[in-house]
Amino acid sequence: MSASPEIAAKPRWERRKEARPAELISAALELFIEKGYAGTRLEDVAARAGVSKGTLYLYFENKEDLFKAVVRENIVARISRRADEIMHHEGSSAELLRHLISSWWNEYGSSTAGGLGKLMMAESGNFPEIARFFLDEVIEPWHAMLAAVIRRGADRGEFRRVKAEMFARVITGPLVMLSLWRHSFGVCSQKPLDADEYLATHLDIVLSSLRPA
Amino acid sequence: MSASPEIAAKPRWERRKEARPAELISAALELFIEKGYAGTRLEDVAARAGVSKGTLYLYFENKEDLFKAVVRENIVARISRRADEIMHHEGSSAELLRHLISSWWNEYGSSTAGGLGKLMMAESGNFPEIARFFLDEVIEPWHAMLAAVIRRGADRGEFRRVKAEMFARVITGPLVMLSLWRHSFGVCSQKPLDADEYLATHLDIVLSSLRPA
Amino acid sequence: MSASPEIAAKPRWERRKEARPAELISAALELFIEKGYAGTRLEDVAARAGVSKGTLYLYFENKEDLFKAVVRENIVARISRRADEIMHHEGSSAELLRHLISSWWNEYGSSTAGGLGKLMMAESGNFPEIARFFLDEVIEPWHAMLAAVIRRGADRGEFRRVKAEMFARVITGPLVMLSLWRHSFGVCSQKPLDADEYLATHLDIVLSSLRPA
Amino acid sequence: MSASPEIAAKPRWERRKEARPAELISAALELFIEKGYAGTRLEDVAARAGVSKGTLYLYFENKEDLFKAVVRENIVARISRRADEIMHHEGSSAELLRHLISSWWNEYGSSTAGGLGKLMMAESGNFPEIARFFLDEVIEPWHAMLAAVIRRGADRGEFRRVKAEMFARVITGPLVMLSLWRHSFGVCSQKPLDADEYLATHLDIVLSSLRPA
DNA sequence: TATGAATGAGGCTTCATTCAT
DNA sequence: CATGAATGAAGCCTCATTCAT
Repeated sequence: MSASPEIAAKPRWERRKEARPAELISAALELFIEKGYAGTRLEDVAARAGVSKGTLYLYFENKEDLFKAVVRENIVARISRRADEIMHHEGSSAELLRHLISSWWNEYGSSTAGGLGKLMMAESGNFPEIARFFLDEVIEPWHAMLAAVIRRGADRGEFRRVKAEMFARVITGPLVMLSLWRHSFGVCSQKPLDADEYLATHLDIVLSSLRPA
Repeated sequence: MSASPEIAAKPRWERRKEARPAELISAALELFIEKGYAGTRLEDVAARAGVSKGTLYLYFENKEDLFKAVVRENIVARISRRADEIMHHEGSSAELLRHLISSWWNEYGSSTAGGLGKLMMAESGNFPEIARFFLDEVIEPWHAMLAAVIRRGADRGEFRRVKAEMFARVITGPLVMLSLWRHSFGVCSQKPLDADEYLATHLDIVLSSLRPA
Repeated sequence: MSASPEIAAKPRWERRKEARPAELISAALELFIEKGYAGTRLEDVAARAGVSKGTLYLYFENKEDLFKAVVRENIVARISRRADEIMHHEGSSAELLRHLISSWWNEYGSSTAGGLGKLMMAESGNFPEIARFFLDEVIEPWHAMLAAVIRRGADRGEFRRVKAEMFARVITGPLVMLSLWRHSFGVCSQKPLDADEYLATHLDIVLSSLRPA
Repeated sequence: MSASPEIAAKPRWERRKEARPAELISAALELFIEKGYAGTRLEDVAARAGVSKGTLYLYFENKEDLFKAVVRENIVARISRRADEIMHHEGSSAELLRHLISSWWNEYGSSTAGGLGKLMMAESGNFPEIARFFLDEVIEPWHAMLAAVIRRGADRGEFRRVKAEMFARVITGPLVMLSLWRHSFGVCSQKPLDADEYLATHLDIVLSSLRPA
């Protein structure tokens, strides 16, 4: 009866079915970031994912549903996962801050998903509920986490005392800027922006400004 | 008639074309910022400007032409004007920086035109030449000016010596962020962001990080 | 300033604007009857009305809206108008019945609008609310009116006493049948159905069956 | 028992094809009646028959083929069978008429297949050949048979002499109407129509109008 | 100039049909 | 035989653009 070992494996064809949504979401993310929601043609999304127009509708109800899936899929568990990590950190707060920023860049800012920020910013007016969701689930938690680290530093005498919440918002600016840049002007700029140096400079500014008097 | 020669550089007819449709450009700017280029309907632009759809075509060849006019009209002479002003400043560099930032906010960031940054960011992929134009005419000059001020401070012993170009880029981040915020998440956020406090915190960070050792 | 007489008349172009909806509804009625709701292409409706696809959307929100307009426009005031007429009739009930049936045919059954019955019958499953509306506004009033005439005849000793409501429903059958026939099998039947003879036979059956014992 | 050769006219394979997909045809009939041809989705037909979409294509070439099968399957041998039965009837013509009508209702009108009339009526414009087929195989024979009975009654002095063909057509109206009603307005009407009473009234009208002077 | 009715290309979406498994 | 994922033609609908007035 041919109880061959490959019986356990799903046929290539079936395996596609599970991979499809991810492929489509990935293709959609890129195009939404590049061209905006309205400027993206579903046919192009499908083509980039290597399927036909109709296939898209096997996995998503419509364009808006796809958009929501793109957003949802790219923010889940990116933040919360880090919360614990932070709270159990043993080293200095400066070290913690450095780690936080560098991992933000490595895991989020530099990846394709980093363009999500651009996407949300551009489409917040057209999709207020989703923007709200992004604000609650991504931005606010990030600000809170950053503020907590800053407060921790002050509590331990490593940093001078500042208004942590506002400070967190301000120092998030360069991070967001860097991420946006790569999906906008960075593409048409001739002298490429060195992200590492940019981040190092940023960290230097932040830490030197936090040095206790 | 023919007043002074350089005023007549453009034919009277052209000048008219630019003067009259100010409301159209203003309406278009708002809608482009809010909904993006593709998401904006010309009928809505016309309606907001209080004219009929056809009238729009008396002043602009097509949608793209209107878009270009919106960008052109909102960046001209906003930057260059400041260059002189800066170079002849007498006071301290810290004072100069403070002035620069606050006037940036007053003249650009807080106004409707401030949304232009959001617009360019969102549409840079769809209009690379325009993005390039914006980069050359607005962003680079701004960076250069900021870097010049920072260098001036170091030269005069007021600031510690830093990589001025990169420093300028980084500290531009929070400014851009503030401007973008007001046209994106700021709309759906419940606790409004206090721009003055935000800018004060930003300036504090910048200046304290620039304090000479 | 050329106060020519034709100034009072609207330009041909403007007059179209008012005629359009009626032309479109008329074209749509024909096609809906012929091909059914789903089988009718809006492009064909537009073409038959002599306009382009997009024009249709200047007057109707979408296909369903057009459908509703078709139904609404073709039943209004066709029934109610007759109610008075009936109630003030002076002659014999047989005469009244004859008049009722013949005017039903002349005003409704034989006209294009007569196909509305076919349309409603075919689409009642897809548009229950509209079917309900048609039932309440057209069918029920018609049955009631017919029953009233039959009762009048019995009251005056002209007819034998029958269950008027049910009798009315039954004798409506051939009328509906005749109307439906013209929009269905009548088209592909070789020997055309003589409506006058059909109706005469029908009236003969009805009256002879109502003769008092 | 009629193991006549013409039964095998179709190859076994074809007979199989007709026997197996009875559920498909049944499901299709219901949906075609309810939603019309164009409004019916093959996926829904398959689902109602409890099979997958692809299976449908094992038995029918395409949607139109399925439609034809539905029509063919639901009219075959319903009529012809009755012809003999009628011609050898022994009783009174009134009795024969009563029998004819009641068996029409029991065997055809009240069953799901009764909706076929609605279907044919609605789609006659889209499928003229099939409508023509239905006309020749169902409607005309029925009219002929009914006319024969009426003529028989007149010949035997039981009925008054009428134009039998036309009379037959007219008295078919209420029958058709009753059948159509159950698949259209009957669904959304609140007071249900009592078929037995309706038919009794109809028969009463017919017979009383046929009474010899 | 200004209007707004009209157009039709193009995008979203559905669904009959195919085909690899 | 049966499945259901995939396809793409075709229909609905939008909106940039034109043009008669």
